[in-house]
Amino acid sequence: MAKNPSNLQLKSGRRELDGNVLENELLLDLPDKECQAIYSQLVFMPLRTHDVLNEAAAPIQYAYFMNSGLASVLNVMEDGKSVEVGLTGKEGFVGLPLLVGFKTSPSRVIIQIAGSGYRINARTLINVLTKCRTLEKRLYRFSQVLAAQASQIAACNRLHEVDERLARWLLMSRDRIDSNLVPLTQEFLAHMLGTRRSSVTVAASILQKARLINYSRGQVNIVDPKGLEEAACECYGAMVQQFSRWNGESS
Amino acid sequence: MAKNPSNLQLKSGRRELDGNVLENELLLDLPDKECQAIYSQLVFMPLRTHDVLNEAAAPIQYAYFMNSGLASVLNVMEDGKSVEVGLTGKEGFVGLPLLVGFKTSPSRVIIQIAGSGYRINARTLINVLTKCRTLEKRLYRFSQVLAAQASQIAACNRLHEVDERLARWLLMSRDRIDSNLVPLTQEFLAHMLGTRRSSVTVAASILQKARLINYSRGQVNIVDPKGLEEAACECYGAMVQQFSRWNGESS
DNA sequence: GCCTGTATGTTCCTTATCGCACACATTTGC
DNA sequence: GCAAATGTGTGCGATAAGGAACATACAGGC
Repeated sequence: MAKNPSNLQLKSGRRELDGNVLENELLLDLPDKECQAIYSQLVFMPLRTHDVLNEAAAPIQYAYFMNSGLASVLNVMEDGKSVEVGLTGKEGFVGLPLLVGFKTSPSRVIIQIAGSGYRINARTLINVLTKCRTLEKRLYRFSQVLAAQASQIAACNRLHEVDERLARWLLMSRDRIDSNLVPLTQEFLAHMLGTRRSSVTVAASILQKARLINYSRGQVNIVDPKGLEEAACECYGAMVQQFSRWNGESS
Repeated sequence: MAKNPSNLQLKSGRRELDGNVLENELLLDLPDKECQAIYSQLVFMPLRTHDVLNEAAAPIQYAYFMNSGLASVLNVMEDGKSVEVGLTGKEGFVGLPLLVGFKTSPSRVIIQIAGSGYRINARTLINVLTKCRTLEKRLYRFSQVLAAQASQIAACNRLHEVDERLARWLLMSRDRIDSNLVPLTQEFLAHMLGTRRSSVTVAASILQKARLINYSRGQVNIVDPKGLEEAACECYGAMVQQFSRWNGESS
């Protein structure tokens, strides 16, 4: 089921896999041997908005290499309130605990913006990774990046205000989907930011009045990215800097 | 300098290293070969309150295996405000980014409660780890634990109130130093919780009036741990559960 | 066209927290 | 014992958000 060789167009040197353009940055430019080991195990999956990739405290069945769209890592409280603690697009991977032998996810991971990804069975991933050291290393590295992101968000959630956090969130999403059109309702932005929908309305209208964004019925359009950066808290810039610093340090 | 064999009492089978009782849980019960490789590179260090182990955005010179006391991972903003995003005692390690080849720390790590640890030069660590696969695996695992902790704290910071977070913090510290006496001023608790000192005063007096803690001049005494758990937000229990779940899944 | 569900805007009231200031208490060094 | 540094208690006005309800606005199906 996870294995479906007949469907696969294996072109390790090219940006194509399973008939689809391969965008995931962890999978690109792997050594040929690793491509052969892992590509045949991947199943292309359209990912629709609000699909749940992992449920908190539940066994991780599949891991996902994101190809497009946006996945959010959420912590959900007993009363149903939730906060986003991480997000990833085509640069990322969902299922990190598997790397170290953990079978369950500490958080819920859902699709916020529809797209696609490559799915792999949890056990298969572990087996394949023993043959894919380059990929494994990239995954470990990505887990550090995501951890740093969670840390920054932790601080941001405590210290900054709704409109600043909204601006930060929009910019981070834009960066990951390469588009100034962010298709999200205020209702779900509220879940991300850990606030009420009506607080999002207020924050969004502040940004709209400042001519930084336009929005209507689940479509946010970033019209002035530069200005939005100034409206965002320093956390956005801090994360961008941190990641570029680490990119420069790749050993 | 990092190597000081004459001082070392190498007793791989026993809980002693460099003349001091070895408490760090990552270093205990390693295979003999790994003990020999790593122990000789470790330098015992007393760690005093407010020592800075890593500075945010700065190169990581040394990594530390905590032996006693408590280290806090802080994110510090431009205006000087800070929030704790993780904490670790003798179960932990400081210097995780080194594992994946990153040279700088994303956060500041300071000693909150004095104790001791084993220090190792950053480059030496990388070399030694190639010979210590068990230890390396434990470190990667610990990094997942710390990341999950950061996530929960991120959500907690957003959704829960000062007194609940204070109770959570006290319990987490107690668990890590194995003592109901937590030597911390309200000033520094405020830095942890990302709030003002006077808010800590209010929160602490709530807990004291409820006969859950006693405190005076930098000494918090937990007199009713059970009661304090009830006063804490669900995050404390969630983290305890999460970690015990993962412990059960060790493969 | 109309109806229905979803998305957004707005109001009123309450509350936790902030920012700031100042008083008081306890320890430490001289 | 006194001074200085440090730690703690408190009060007061300002404010960002929360809770909850209600009002509008738009889209798509029929």
